[in-house]
This record gives sequence, C-alpha cells and structure tokens, in this order.
Amino acid sequence: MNIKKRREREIEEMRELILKAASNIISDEGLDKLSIRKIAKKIKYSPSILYHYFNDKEEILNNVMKRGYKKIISAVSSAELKDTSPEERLVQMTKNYIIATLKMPDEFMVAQLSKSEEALRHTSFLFKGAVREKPALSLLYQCLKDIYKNEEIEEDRIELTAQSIAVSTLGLIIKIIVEKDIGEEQKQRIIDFFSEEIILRIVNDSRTK
Amino acid sequence: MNIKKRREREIEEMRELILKAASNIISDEGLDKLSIRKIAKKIKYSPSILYHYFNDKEEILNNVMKRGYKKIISAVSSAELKDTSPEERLVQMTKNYIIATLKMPDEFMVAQLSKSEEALRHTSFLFKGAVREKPALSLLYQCLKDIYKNEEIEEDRIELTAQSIAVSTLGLIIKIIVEKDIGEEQKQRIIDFFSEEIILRIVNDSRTK
DNA sequence: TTCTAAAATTGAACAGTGTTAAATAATCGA
DNA sequence: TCGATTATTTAACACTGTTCAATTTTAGAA
Repeated sequence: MNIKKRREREIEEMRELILKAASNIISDEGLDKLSIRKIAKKIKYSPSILYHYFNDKEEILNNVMKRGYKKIISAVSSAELKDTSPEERLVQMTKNYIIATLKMPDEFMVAQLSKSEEALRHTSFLFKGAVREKPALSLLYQCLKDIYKNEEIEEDRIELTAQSIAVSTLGLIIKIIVEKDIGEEQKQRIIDFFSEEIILRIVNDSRTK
Repeated sequence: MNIKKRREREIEEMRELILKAASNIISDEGLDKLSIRKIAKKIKYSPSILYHYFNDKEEILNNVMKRGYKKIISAVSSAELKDTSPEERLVQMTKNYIIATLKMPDEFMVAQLSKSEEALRHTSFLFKGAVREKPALSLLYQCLKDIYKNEEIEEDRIELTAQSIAVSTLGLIIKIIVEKDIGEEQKQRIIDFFSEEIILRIVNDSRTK
C-alpha cells in the first residue's frame, strides 16, 4: 500500500525535477531557448521521458507558470498593511505586484500571453463577474469597495474599474519587460508615478462626491 | 541605366510579394504557424530565395509589423476631430487606436512584444523625452497639453501621464487579444468604459485646479 | 548573335525543434 | 523466480531556420 504512495511521491519528484530544470533554463537563457531536449539533457534523461510525466511542452510551460503565479500572489498578499488607508494599500499592492513580476519576467510573459485553455483558466479576468472568481482581482476589488464605502457606486462600475487597473498595470509591466534597456532610474520613475499617481486617479470615479 | 531602376523595382516587388504572403499566413493561421518554408510555398519559390531579399526571418517579421504600424498610425490620425474638445479628441483617439489594432492582432503582438533593436526603434516610448520623438505618443502629448493649457503642470508630469495612458491602453489591447473568448458585448463594455471614463480619470491630475 | 560575367534561383545539407511508437531495462507482486 | 507492469531509451517522422555550393537565368560586350 505505502509503496504506491512512494511511487506517487517519486513521480511528483520527477515532475518537480523537470519543472525546476525548465524554470532554470528560462531564467538563464530566456523562454525562446527552452526546449524539450535541453531539459532532458539538464536532468540527464532522454527527451522522450518528459512525455511520461507531461503530455506536451505546453503542459510543462503551464506548470512553470503556475509556480511563478503562486510566488506573485504571495508577494502581493503578504503586504501586511492592514491598518493603513485603502488608498495606500492599493498603491502598495500595485507596487509589490510590479516588483514581484519583474523578478520573473519570462515566466510572467508565458503565463500572461498564453492563449491556451489551461493558462486562461488562471489568467483571464476580463469576463463579467471575474471579481468574484479571481483571487488577485478580488484583492483589488476589496480595496476599491473600501475606498468607495461611503459613496454609492454600482458593483459593475467597481468591477470595470478593477479590471481597468489590472489591464493598465499589466501593460506597464509588459512594456518594461519588452523595453529592456530603459535605465534603472527611469524605470523607477515610471513605476512610482504610475502606482502613486495614476492608480489613484483611476480610482477617482467622477460620480464620487 | 533605366534597366537598373527596373531591377530595383523588381526587387521591391519581390519583397512586397514575400511580405504580403507572410502577412496573409499570419492573418489566416496565426503568428506561430508562420514559417520560411510556408512563405516560399505560397509564392512558389524555393525557401532559400527568401534569404536573398531578407537577412532572416526576423527581418521579414519586422517589415510585416512596419506595414501594420503605418495602418494603425493613419487610423488614429485620420480622426478628423479638430473642432471638438481635447478631452473628446483623446477619447476618440484611444478608441480608434484600440479598434484599429484589434483588426490586426497578430501583427500588433509581434510588433509590441519583439525585443529586437529594429522593433524597439519603432515601439519604445518609455524613455525620457519619448514624447518628442515618437509620433504616436506626440499626438497624445499634444492632446494633454491642450487639456492642461490653463494649468501649470511640469512637462515631465505630462510626459509621464502620456506614457501611462499608452501603457494602459497597450495592456487593455493585449489582454483583449489574449483573452480571445470574451463575448462581443463584454468587449465593447470594457473598451467603452476604459476609453470614456478611465482615460479621462487618468488625465485628471490632482494638481489641477 | 554569341560569349562571358554577374545575378537569381535552387537542391541538398546541417543542426535544431516537438512528438510518437516500438524496443529495452528496471521494478513490482505473486 | 516468473510474469506483468512500469520506467526509460532508441529511432524515426515531420517539421523548423539557415547556409553553401551548384545550377539556371539574365545582362552587357564583342
């Protein structure tokens, strides 16, 4: 009986080994240099073996991204800022999110740009009601509700605002990743301006007050 | 003498033929299905010939994107809205831009996500002073200057605002392209809300008034 | 018009990719 | 220890981008 569990654990270890190797290759050489054969060489197995632990390359990629995703979520939620104003929390959350994602640019890009069902199951947030299903967007939504708690604003408008903040931040991150040679100071300037000013402007619904 | 010019024209025609074939394949089957051999088959030449007219696949891609780029620029500037308020112009510009890009999603993605020198020469706009060098961003900048003409706002802040609008819009477009299965009505809802409300909120510098 | 040099075009090959099927090696339960 | 099940590899297929030498086509001069 427990031999079955050991096998299960061994399978999980093998999957981990593969994912770690893939992750390393992506970090070291970039996403486009990742290949099945390169992963196999790194873990000293034959290329075919990967197809016993994963269906195809995309599934490997999906799992690599899932790991990154968890890191990012924890980076954002571990913000420990419960006794500050919701506005401040929003600003800090945005900044944390940007900084966390910029530490794993390739994984982030794979995840966010993949059109596969599996990837979209995690990354999509543009549909109506997303605010209730997506953890990351839900954090944002709660923040907005706090901000608007004294105003009367329709749920729909809040959701659309949350989604707008999300796409805007996504755009900023992607642009910073693609435009890889802007200097460090300019990068900081833009990140700060965006999260400290733009985000707050976006929140400023004109129907308020 | 004029035979040399004819040759030149023939070369240009051949390049056009290749680019058009590439563009068609991208539109029909998607960017990832584009291959040198497929282009060659489409124009009924051997694959090697492409290397006489272009250095490599990337150069072909860069030229395909350049075509798309021009279309988008003209779509935005042909907005014919000179006698409306700058705010309204801004909203309409944003909408036109989004609609134009969504008509050529693959070309747009290639262009905006390519990290090659050549591509970045056209697409980068995050650097300081971009507002004076990039035509598309310059349009935005002029609009903002009109809006702020009665306030005293530093040039730097205006540039950062323009850049923020640009990344935000980029994020929205990318997200809509990637999240390909949101319904048409939801897509419209988000585009409208973003360009009619969010954009105007972003413009609303708190140092104003 | 014929010959030669240059240009356009091709075929074949290289090194790489993802993926599959059959053959082999290792491991398990009886 | 034997038979069955699982893990792993080998070999192959159908692709990819790219290069280089051979070939065909074309242009200009004799």
